[in-house]
Amino acid sequence: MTSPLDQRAKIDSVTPAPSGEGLGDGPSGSVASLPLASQVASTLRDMIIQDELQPGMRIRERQLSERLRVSRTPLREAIRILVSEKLVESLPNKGAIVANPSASQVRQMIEVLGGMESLGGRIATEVATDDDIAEIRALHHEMLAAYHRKDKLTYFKLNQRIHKGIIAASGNEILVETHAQLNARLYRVRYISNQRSERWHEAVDQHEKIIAALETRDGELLAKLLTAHLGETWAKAKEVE
Amino acid sequence: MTSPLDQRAKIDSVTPAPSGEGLGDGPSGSVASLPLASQVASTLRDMIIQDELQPGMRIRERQLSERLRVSRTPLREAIRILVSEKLVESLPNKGAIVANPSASQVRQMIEVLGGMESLGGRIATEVATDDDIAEIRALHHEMLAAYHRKDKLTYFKLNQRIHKGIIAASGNEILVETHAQLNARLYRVRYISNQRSERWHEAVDQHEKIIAALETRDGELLAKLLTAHLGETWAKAKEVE
DNA sequence: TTCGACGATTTGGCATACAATTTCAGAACA
DNA sequence: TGTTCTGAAATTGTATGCCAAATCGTCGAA
Repeated sequence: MTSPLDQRAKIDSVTPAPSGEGLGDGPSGSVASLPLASQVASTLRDMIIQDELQPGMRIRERQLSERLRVSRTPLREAIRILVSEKLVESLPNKGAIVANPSASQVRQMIEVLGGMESLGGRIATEVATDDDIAEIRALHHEMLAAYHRKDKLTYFKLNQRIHKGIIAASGNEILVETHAQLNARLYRVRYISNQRSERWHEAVDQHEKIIAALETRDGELLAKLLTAHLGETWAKAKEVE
Repeated sequence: MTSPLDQRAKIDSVTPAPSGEGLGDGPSGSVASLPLASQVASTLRDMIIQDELQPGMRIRERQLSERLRVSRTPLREAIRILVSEKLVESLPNKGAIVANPSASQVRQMIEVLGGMESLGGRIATEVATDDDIAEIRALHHEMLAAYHRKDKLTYFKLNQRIHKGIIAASGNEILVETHAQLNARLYRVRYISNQRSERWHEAVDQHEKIIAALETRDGELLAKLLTAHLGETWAKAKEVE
């Protein structure tokens, strides 16, 4: 079945074959001079989120490297990065597959995320500036706007930014990092839940209370609310299963 | 300490070069078939802990790869792994240096670690089996033994195992992972603090109370105690600065 | 018809070759 | 004496080749 034509690889010195896929290189030219491996890692993350690489799917190095017009070396380094981020799983001698967290793992991730947000929130009530809080309140109102317009995508992104904002207001960079990484692992699940679930109002109500607690700087209450709120996230995720 | 004799790589088909430094490959033959990159990563972690690679120090790929008798490819992959674990920092086109967290970052890490332990402890009081708790109690007594013998190293390791045990008793694997990773970033600092600091008794007292709270399954109290305990860790770390 | 052994093919793991970039010593000059 | 330029050496980044292990289809035997 092997056509004698296809001469295996044969990627000449310079023959990008004008069309094709290539790396993003799109809107953000800022990454231009970063190591290729990092760029590839970003591309892969996007591909995972956009379901071009689906959970459980095997990552074929040669195939993918040709598609992205990179050699296998930077692609492999990129894969290592995603493996450490747990977005990809590596099976020794069998290659890598896109991570496919079990329902139980998702629940656990949400539990941990809830703990982190509680912690961040509690600290934030102590150290956040009034401006920090005002900014979060503003984002909340933007989110309400999206809610009333039934603009799910904008709603989702603003939701994310609010939570990130609360964590950031704690001033603890390590917490921000750790939270972000765990959140990335859940991004796809949450995105899908958000698209499908109809339960918007609970989340909106909760947000209202959360921000109020932040404004009155009631740390205990905020921590409790955030934990409960993440419980809601879990309910939405389960519903979609 | 590299013998000038060794003739440039020259790793023929099969010639592991019996002596020299090489990878561990020592006691645990279990890692034998893991990808080389992972093995190298473990070796590097050990080297960092043992100060063979000191914080701020630049990692020279060729030099190190010759010393470890591996080619640059798996070494580079190993470095990527440590970068994602934040044990190593990567500067584009300038290589990698061993991470050297600032005092402020250490404080933040401890704060987050405290949050995780509180969370884990609280959950553990709800879901841990009596056997789990008994095992932790047993470790505590082993630690007391080391304390009275003034065996700092054993004390330290048991201390770590106890905390890990509490987290593990929560049954949340994600929390275990996340905690372990953050703990790894602090390992060296804590190790040194432990070696130098004379404040043993506070920690021992606190442990006693912590385990009591676990046994009575008082989640709130346990969470508070664990947070306070980590505060102690910070005090020790600062003292050493 | 089903099961299992076998071999061709593919895939990942590692080494190495080549290119791009940075670093640093030392010369030329103010 | 101090500063800037220059280029060679060293270092990191990327591509490619080779090998061993895993996969998958085929064929033969029960």
